[in-house]
Order: sequence, then C-alpha cells, then structure tokens
Amino acid sequence: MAVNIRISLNPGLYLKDPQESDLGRRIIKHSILLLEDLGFEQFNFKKLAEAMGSTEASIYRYFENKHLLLIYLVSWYWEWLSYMIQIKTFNVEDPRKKLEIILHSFVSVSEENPAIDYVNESSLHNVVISESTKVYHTKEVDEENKKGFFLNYKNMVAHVAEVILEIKPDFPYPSALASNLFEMTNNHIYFADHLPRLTEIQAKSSMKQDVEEMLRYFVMKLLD
Amino acid sequence: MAVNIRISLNPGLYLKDPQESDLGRRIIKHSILLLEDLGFEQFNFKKLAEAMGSTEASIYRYFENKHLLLIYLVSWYWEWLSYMIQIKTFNVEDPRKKLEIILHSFVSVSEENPAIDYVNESSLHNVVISESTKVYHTKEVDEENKKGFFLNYKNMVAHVAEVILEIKPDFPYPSALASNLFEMTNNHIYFADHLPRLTEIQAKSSMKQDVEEMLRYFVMKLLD
DNA sequence: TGATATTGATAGTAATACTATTGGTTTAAA
DNA sequence: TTTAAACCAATAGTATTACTATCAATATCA
Repeated sequence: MAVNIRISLNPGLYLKDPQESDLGRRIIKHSILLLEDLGFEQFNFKKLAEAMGSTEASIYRYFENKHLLLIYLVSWYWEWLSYMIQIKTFNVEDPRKKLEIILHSFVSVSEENPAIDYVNESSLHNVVISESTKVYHTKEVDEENKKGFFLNYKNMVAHVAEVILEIKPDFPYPSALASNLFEMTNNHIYFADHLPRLTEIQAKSSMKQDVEEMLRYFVMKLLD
Repeated sequence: MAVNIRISLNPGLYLKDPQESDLGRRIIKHSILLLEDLGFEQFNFKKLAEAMGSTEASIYRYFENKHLLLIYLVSWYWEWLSYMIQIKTFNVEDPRKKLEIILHSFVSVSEENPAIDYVNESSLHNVVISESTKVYHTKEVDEENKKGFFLNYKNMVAHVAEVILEIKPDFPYPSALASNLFEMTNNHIYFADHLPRLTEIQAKSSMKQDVEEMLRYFVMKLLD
C-alpha cells in the first residue's frame, strides 16, 4: 500500500503548490513520465499539457518554467532519498551499517519504496540519472543557490558526511566523498547504458547490485 | 611561444572544418569565450555572430547547431588533454609517476600549456567544467555515440585505465576509476565555486592544488 | 446565494533556431 | 588575364518555443 507522505520542498520552486490540487499532482506525475520519455531538451509545457489533457496556461500557473519544474522534481528525489535513509538507519548503531544502507539507497531506493501514488519513483530516478546535473549547471546557479533551491541535496550530503566521519573521524574529505558517491552512482548507471567504455559496470539485470558493490569497494578502500 | 599543433576531431561534428579557415578559427575562439560568459543555455549563434562580427548564416555553414559546436569544443579539450598527457608521460617509466602527471594534467593542463593561439585553454577548461555533462546527457546520446562523437573521451579514459592497471593489475574498476577521477576533478572545482557545502575544496588561490591533493589521496587509498 | 478560486480555451508576442537567396569578394585554375 | 569556383555577408523569411493576457465556465466555500 502506498502511504501518502508529504514531501516538503522550497516554495520558491513553484508558483502554486502542486501537491495541493489534483491538477498539480497530475503535473508532477505526467512531467516525470514525459521527461523520462523525451529528455529535458525536447520536453516542454505544450507537450506536457497535451499528454495530461490540460493546457499550457494551466501549467504555467504552477511553475514559472520547465527549469524550475526540473529542480522541483530533482529536489523531490533528494528529499525523498534523505527521508528513506533516515527511516532505514533510524535504529542502526554501527556507522558502517548505516553507510551500507545509504549506498544501497543511492542505487535502489527508487525500486523498493513506493511512497506516493502519483509519483513513479523509478521513472523519477531515471530522470535524476539523466537530467539532474542540468539543475545546477547553469549561469543562475549562484542566484538559485541563495534562494535555497539546492538545500535538499546539500543536507543529504551533509548527513552522509557525518556518517563517514563516524566511521573514520580523521577522514579529510567527508563531504567530497559523500557527493562523489552519489554522483558516481548515477553516472555509472548512465554510463553502463550509454557509454559502456567509461565503466566496468555492465547493463545487465544485476547492474544495480554491481554498482552498489563498486561503491562498497571504493568506500572500504577509502575508509579502512 | 604558441606552437600551432593540429587537433584532429571527428568530421561528423562539423559541416566544414573550422580549423581550415580564418572565419572557422574565429568561430572556435569566440564561441569558447562567449560560452564561458553566457553559459550554454543563453548562448546562440546570433549572439556569437554579433560578438565576432559575422553573421548567423555564416556560422551555420560550419556547425549544424550549438549542441554540435559544444561537442566539438569539449572534444577538443579531451583530445588536447590526451595529447598533453602523452607528451608529459612519454619517457616516464614508473606508472605511479605517470598517474601523478595525469592527475596534475586533469587539474592544471589548461593553465600551463598554451598550445594554439586561437584557443584560450583556460576559458575552454571553464566551459568543460560548467557545460561538458550536457554533451552526453541528451536523448541523442546513443546515436551520437555510434557516430564516434565521444571517442576522444573514451580513449582518454582507456589510457588512464591502462596506467591504473600497471600500478595495480588486479584493480577491478580501472575505467570507472579513470572516468570518476576526471569527472571528480571538474565537479569539485565547480562545487568549490558554486556549491561549497558539497566539497571540502575551497575557492581560493590554492584550489587547484587542493583538488589535485584530494585526487592523489583517493588514488593512494584505492591503489595501495 | 453570491463571492472567490480554479481551470480551460483561445489568442497573441518576442525570441530562438534555423533555411534560402542574392550578390560581392577573394582564390585558384585555365 | 580571364573565368569559374568558393566563400562570406546581408537580408529575409519560417516554424517552433516560451511565455503572457484575457475571458468564460465551473466548482467551492462563506
């Protein structure tokens, strides 16, 4: 059963909270599916309106433009991932165990934890894998960062960094390792599918386990 | 003195070889500077034409669109980096020394090796740092990969992977580590400037040395 | 019941991403 | 030296994109 938790995101990302209305929730649902299908460049509000049986103007009442919608969706993923990590590590003492749960979550959280009925988490993860770097690789990054648009990412990284320090208090690069592990996860899933010479991971059914094993190998070498 | 070596790139990337004419070389030169200045999204051929005192139509005779121009420029960087690594490691026996030279090149090659008078390598590196993931994060990636548009990247990674295997023949992820080190370099330079909570690297004058030191630390832990 | 908020429908604008044509200038070949 | 070819600038034009504005219909809520 899908429990409808509420993901709380920076209100600067939208004009009108899409979680609050049926149309808004349909925008979230269909934008994820259409972004997965078309990619960010080919995606626009006209096509989204058509796909969900609404109009361009209605969508513009919720989001200023497709870039902010993408930040919204990726922030959703970041926040939801953080939340799942929190839950799954809640009663875990051993920081190494915690980090293992975190790595497993990076790779597979989207496949195992249906949380919200109007969000296809697996599709959302695919969008994150393919499009999320576009969220902060823009000329507006500093401005948007000031508005707090990337807080969900930064807080997630900060939490993982803390766990890393619990394991090895003198590790000199906890935040860098945390962000690198997250980026690495998504990169190598993407590489396996599209640029296989850039990784040892192969696009087969065990791909995600293989990525997880690689992450564990890296972590073990770095923190032991 | 800038020696004018020739960088050889996939002819599928352009309609007319920009290295062969004065106008073409001016396109390369000014597109790097304008991309650095405006970012990929705000950049277009009209603005480029204006900036270099030419016309939109003339630029379209060299490049089909701005996406292919970006691939061209990033490929240039990849190829030039590979070439510099080759030169600098040519007579080096010790693979650990070779890898150190590679890491130093990832971070600083653009600042120390003016090679071609119409290319500002430092600006080009900034473009690579900010825009290069957009090169292969598109829906056309498989099609373009088939055409060989990413060979310069893949060959560079393959070369670094070989060096990694020389150091530790049983290392299970040589290509993944190679691509990760390269991506990590650019990411953490970017993070230091724009999203500092994602890294320990700080945006100060020693930033690039600090990144290099971090890469060396990771490599040492992973390969010792 | 009347006021308010929400959405759909339609129209319109400015900018973008090209394409096509023409004509002048340089280059290179005969 | 003439002639053709290539090259580039200039201009115009088209289709699409990214919005903005307006108004009417409907649902909601006081």
